[in-house]
Amino acid sequence: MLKPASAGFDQSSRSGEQDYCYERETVLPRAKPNGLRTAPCMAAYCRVCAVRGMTFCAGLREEEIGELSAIATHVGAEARQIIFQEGDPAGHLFNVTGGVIKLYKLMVDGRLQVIGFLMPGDFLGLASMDAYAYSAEAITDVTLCRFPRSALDELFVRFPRLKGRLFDIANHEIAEAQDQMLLLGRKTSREKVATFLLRLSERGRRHGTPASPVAVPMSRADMADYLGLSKETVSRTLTQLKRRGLIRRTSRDAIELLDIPALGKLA
Amino acid sequence: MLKPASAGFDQSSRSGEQDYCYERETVLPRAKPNGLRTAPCMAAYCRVCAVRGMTFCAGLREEEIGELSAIATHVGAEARQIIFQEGDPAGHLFNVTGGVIKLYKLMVDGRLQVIGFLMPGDFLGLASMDAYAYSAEAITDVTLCRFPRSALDELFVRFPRLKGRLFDIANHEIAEAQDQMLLLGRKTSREKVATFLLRLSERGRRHGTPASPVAVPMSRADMADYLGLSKETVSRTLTQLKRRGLIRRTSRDAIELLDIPALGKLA
DNA sequence: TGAATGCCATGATATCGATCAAAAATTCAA
DNA sequence: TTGAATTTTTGATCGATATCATGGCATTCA
Repeated sequence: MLKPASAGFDQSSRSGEQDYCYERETVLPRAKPNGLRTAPCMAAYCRVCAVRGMTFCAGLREEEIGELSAIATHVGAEARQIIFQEGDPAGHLFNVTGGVIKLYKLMVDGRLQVIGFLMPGDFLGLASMDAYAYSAEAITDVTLCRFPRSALDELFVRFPRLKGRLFDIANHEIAEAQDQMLLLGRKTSREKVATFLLRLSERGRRHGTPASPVAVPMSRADMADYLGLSKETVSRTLTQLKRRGLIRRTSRDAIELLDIPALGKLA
Repeated sequence: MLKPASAGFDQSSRSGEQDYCYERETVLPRAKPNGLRTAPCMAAYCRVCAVRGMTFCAGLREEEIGELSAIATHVGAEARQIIFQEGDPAGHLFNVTGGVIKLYKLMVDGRLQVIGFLMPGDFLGLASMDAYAYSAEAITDVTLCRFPRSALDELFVRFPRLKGRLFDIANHEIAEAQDQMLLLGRKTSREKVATFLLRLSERGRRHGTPASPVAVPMSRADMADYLGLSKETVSRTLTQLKRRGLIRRTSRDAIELLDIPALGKLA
């Protein structure tokens, strides 16, 4: 997809060749300009929130939920819209209530690494101090619960349990990141793809959806940028798994896992 | 070498048996059996602790330091000794006070990914819930400040600031992990090695050592397992940088960075 | 409805880094 | 000090995955 900008090193064999410094592919009319649709949040919303049970609001007392909802704003973003970019001042933290988001880091020459995919119930904004440490883009239409960082910090003083919840989430995120390092550093393309499908399945399972027809809302390119592969390799690996009878495509963005134990052995 | 007499460690739990590690290559008489030399910690120790200023004890009040030291134990480990293994019950958290540690994850077939290198001032044990999420092995002789998790949890209740410090550390660790994902997923071998050297330099700089002759206490194999490369590629890449006049080996485990801006451009 | 666009699958080829092998340098042990 | 063990470097070759290229299909939009 992209070539690293070769700094004209040793390889005197390739003389005369120019250094590459492409932006991704050509010029993609990609993500839309920022500017999120917002709406005030009423405490009542939180009580009926679909992801209430599986996010950092889970297990909070009525009083805490009330305070939280008082500082929250509902925001929405369309597919492909950028929610924030790496380096933007990190004024807000978010809770994903609907849709799928990808987090990524971009190199100057356009190479891109997807850091993670966020789904309903996931928390958005950790790891960022003054500025966001990565960019966030909506993959599908998305809804979020947005908290001003300063207001949240004040709440933490009065409700240390809130901060405790976030600490647990941070720890979990570190553990996931470490798993991803193992995947990126040492797994083969087949292992990477199998691991990825199983993770999606497992995440779905935790959220009450069946393990098998797993929703895959992201593109092959996004998967590739998450797994450290090219989109062609992702595509080929999927057809390989298909031919082996391990998976089957059931719809536009759903894959059935026909042999989870075998996939587990691969991963 | 550690000097048990002067450090006052008790040796009781060290057995003489060798411990083999069958996965990688052939049979390596690798890391030594667990069982750390321990000594009680006195509050006075903390006050003269060399890494006091750059770890999670930094900026704590006298009272907090006192409470912390009351639950802490000093422990020591020799080079190659395993401090804990992935899956062990995570009863303790640590602060590295001397030496270098590698954290890693192992696959069943022996492939290994180094998750990080810890140096004096670094915190050890995050990301682990009931069980440690990774293994920790001493690269050099090491000294640590050990806290029982349960006792620390109690302290958190009384001193929320302590937990706050740890939360900040966790956030920083997430950010570092994300940088590492970018490195593993999208960087070339040259970029990986250059990035690694600069990180070591940067870390040294933060701790008051000069930027240029940078200590590299880990083996080529460890570097390779950290960067997602083979040890041969690491070696070759280093000689390539050497030939370019960007680095120079000054001693057993020190490398001089002759052209930091050029390395930065590579990374 | 048809053209345009983007996404996905697949074939052909190139290449970077892995692997296999062995020499050189360094460390360790006696 | 000497020889063994280990680590590092270097060389030769191989292979997994990237890259380049094409066509089909699905979706979007005049």
